[in-house]
Amino acid sequence: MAKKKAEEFQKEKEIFLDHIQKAGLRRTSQRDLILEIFLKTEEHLSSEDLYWLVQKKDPNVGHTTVYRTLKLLTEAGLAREVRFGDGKTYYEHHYNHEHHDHMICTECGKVIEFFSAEIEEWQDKMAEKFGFKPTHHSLRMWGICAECQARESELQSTPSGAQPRVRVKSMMGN
Amino acid sequence: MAKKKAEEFQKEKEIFLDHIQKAGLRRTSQRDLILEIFLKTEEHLSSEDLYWLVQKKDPNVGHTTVYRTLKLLTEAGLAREVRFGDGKTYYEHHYNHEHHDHMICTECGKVIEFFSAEIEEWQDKMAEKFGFKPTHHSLRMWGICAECQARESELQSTPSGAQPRVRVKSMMGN
DNA sequence: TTGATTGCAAAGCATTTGCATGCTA
DNA sequence: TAGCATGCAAATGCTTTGCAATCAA
Repeated sequence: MAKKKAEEFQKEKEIFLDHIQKAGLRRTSQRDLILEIFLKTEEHLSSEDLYWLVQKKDPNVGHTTVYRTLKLLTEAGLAREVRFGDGKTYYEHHYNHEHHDHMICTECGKVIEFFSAEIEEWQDKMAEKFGFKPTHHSLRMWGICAECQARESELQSTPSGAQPRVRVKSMMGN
Repeated sequence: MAKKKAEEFQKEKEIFLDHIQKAGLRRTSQRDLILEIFLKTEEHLSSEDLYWLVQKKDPNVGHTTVYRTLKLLTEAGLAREVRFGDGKTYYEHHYNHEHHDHMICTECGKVIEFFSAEIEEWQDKMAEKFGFKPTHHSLRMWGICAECQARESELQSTPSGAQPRVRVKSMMGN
């Protein structure tokens, strides 16, 4: 299991180096570090999230470099941009990760990943109907997750606990 | 037909006035004008689009008021926010307009509205599976529309024509 | 050596807010 | 008259850019 992971990391690192080389770019310690931390972290990361994680290891890395490297990772096919509606761009793993969509709890900010083959099929059918050739898509549902529904149905005894991870400003999110 | 339209406009204006009254707000000439122009325009409008249309009728209306009024229209249920991925917020008619989703051409910027009962059903099923209670959702597909595919298959004789309405910076759009 | 990379500061952009003035109810 | 609305200017928040210094190939 841990071995499997190590192998995967290795593969993703190779992909990154490949991309860098093919694009005539250069390998740097900053890029290595940012990739390393990105790979290790399974959650959805904003540029700033990642920036702070990187800071812990090397306080000399700047915000700008994290932004630029995340774009690079996206180009290389290792990361994917997602927006949940709080104005920030988040990044999730893309390589070897099946496509999926998101449910976002507007109460606690939790993000649920899901996949439905049927929805994908019907999307393709709709596209075909319009002669539209889709390259990618984004499906997001906002609402209340099971836990928050449960919490709300209790008489609100406990003072509201954790902070929302994603503070949803505009419900229709970006 | 024109009559039907006039009646609909009337109804939407009433809804707006109702909302204003119930919220203890005030009717102003600016709000009237902005609503009027919003109703007349069928396309997706950004705050700035609407601002310029309003300017033509009354150069004294400020940007801020347009922003604030669009929020008001949204609250009243007359407008709905949409994002296509160019960083701006667009507004479309909501009252008496069936829910629909969007295909966005990354070539010419055209936006195709579509609706699929099957997709809606499967979404609900997925939500139920996770005990998630959805309030709303957003499904967008990016790709190349039929016209642009056709244009591209011709040898590119004509110099590229119209400007994209939506310039898609990041494909994954907001 | 050469040109890509970095990080700071400054700029961009869409949107929001503070506040004095104006106007509706 | 009370207090909501307006519009300007300034602030905000995320992201990008200019640029001199640094560093990989």
